[in-house]
Amino acid sequence: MSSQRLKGQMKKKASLKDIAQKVGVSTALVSYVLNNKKEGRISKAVAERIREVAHEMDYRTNQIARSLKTRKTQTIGLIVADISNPFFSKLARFIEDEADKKGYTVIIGSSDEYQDKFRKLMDTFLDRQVDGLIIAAGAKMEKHLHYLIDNNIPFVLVDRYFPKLHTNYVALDNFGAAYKAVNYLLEKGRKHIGMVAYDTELHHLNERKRGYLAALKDKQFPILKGRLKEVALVNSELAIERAVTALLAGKQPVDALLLSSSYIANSAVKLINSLSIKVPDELAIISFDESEALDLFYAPITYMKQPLCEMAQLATNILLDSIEKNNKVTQVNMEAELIIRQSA
Amino acid sequence: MSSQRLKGQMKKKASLKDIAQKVGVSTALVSYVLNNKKEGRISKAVAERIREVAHEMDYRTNQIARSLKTRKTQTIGLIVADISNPFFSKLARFIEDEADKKGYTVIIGSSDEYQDKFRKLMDTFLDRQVDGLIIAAGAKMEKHLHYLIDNNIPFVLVDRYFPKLHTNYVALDNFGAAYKAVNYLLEKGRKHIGMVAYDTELHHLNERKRGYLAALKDKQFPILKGRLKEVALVNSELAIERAVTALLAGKQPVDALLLSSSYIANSAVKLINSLSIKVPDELAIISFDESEALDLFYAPITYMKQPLCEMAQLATNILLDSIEKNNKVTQVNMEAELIIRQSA
DNA sequence: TGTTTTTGTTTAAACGATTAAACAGTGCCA
DNA sequence: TGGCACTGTTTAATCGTTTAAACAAAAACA
Repeated sequence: MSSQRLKGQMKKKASLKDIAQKVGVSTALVSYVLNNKKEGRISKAVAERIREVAHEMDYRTNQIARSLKTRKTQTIGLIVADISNPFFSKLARFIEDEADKKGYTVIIGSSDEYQDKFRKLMDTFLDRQVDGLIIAAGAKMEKHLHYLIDNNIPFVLVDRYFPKLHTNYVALDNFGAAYKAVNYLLEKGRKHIGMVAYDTELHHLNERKRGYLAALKDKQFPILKGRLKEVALVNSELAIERAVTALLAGKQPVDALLLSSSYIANSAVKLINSLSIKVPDELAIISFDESEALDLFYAPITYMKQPLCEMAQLATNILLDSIEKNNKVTQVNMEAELIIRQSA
Repeated sequence: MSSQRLKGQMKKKASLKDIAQKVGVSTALVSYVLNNKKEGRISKAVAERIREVAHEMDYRTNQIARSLKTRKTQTIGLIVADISNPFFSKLARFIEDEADKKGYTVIIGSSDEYQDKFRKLMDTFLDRQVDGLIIAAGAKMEKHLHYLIDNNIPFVLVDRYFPKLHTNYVALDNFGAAYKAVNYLLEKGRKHIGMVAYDTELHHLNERKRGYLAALKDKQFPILKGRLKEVALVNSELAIERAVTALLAGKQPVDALLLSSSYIANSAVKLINSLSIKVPDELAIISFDESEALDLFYAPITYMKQPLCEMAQLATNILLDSIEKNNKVTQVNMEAELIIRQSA
């Protein structure tokens, strides 16, 4: 069945010109009225008539045309590793809401942590003249960020950042979060704490390892090489299982586990589910980030919660500030909250 | 620390005009070359020089300007209920990938199932001249869809659709899926099958109830009123718990549960986790849609899997077809797959 | 040699807005 | 009566592309 409606019958969109013609004035006047500019100077009667006709014709301003002239698209680009990852989709949602409040629209892209996908997205967004970018960057992406800096394009990093780069960012105090988690475990009397973390260049993830090590050191616990396992950033399910297995085996198995992401936690918990280890009695678990999956484990997992909403809002507002004025560089490390449940 | 870089030092973007001036030709020629039009007619030397200068100046076409002229933005709008819902974020990701393959960018918005948010998003997207829309509509949104139809704006519904509306859509065969699930449970010897579903006008969700009822009827099982519980579409955690509790209580408790969404399944399973009921021995469970949470239950949940990737690709391609040509209305109900795990 | 074709390029008008500057007309004041 | 200040509106340029149509020069044809 093909569409009944033919091109000829289409209601075509009204433009300023159409309104101007119908009212018998210039397009300039129509523009002034519809944008509430030149407030006092336009005769009430004409303004009224223009608004009336605009409404009759169901006028809507063509943002593309406006953008071309004003050089502002009221659009921001968001680049994350993968929008189907709940961490990023939640972040995206908060950003969307905050941006909307301020009259901005968001376009989203997933880089899959690949440099070239990232660059392609960035270029696509810039070609569309986005007013600014919010970026969860990946390893080795500094050079692309330099491009943004060199071209004075406003952007804010979220979640991940580069300590050597003097840019806006909003991230977690990952060092502090890991430190806090380990401290809590030690206070609870755990003596053999293992960690499964990522083998990566990403600064924010390395901060978690650093926090783990520092907490142990400060409390004068021995730092055993084999207790800190590293797995690849992607497709690491098997490696995670091996890491957990190793930590639980041997002469002195761990009595507590710090897991560097909810992805790691998921894989780890799935494995532990199939073993006969009792959580938290024999093994305490603390994970980073929430995940509804971790609720369904028989001992819901204790975790370090990121203030996602605040981070998103802050990042958005820093970006919009930096779009509207050309101001300072703002760097924020937010505190994580320890959400205590049954696993530790 | 304020930005070192001053406006004056900014590398300003090169336009066709800049290239034209540098090479000493008209902008038209530059445009033709850079777009590979008028292939045979342009002298090799000049074309070469233009490309060279374009590259030197780091030229990138201004899509806004191009869009204004060509009346094509190469952008599609995606409206879902909530992008932070994994179902939609996965869908979004597949759509993003497919759209990207065809040279389109996606802008996403969340309606929260609210009519007015939906309309506002739709208007925002249309003001930005999107070439078409992919929509997971909500209840009572037909009138806004009529606006799209009346204005001949290409769109495709996903997941949800309105049987009375002659529009493109890609959805699940929800009737068939529920039917299949119930049939499976009956074949496995379950005799008392309960369902927790939604109290809603949404056709696709009602189809699930219809499938449940039809399967029972066809196998000549009695249809007991109290066995089909309905809960509100949002914030229904408590209602779900009450429904499950009721189904498991009384003289003849159910020995199987069909759960109309992974959200319902999550709440239900959380409750069941705290009871002493053995799954699947005493109770079989089948859910709609996957959710990593359901993996972590001690008896991973059997579920009806939607072919999300195929749905997303199909929806995208139907939309792009309908943008490029002005062709037929395509309606697709896809088959769900029963993924058997331990819960049933 | 004059005419037609082909080749390579330019001209100029659009797309739909925004906005500084110009311009009439009116009222006010000295 | 002339000058000035308002008031209300228009003119016209511009944003950066695309593209039909025009054009000039060279090549082909007859």
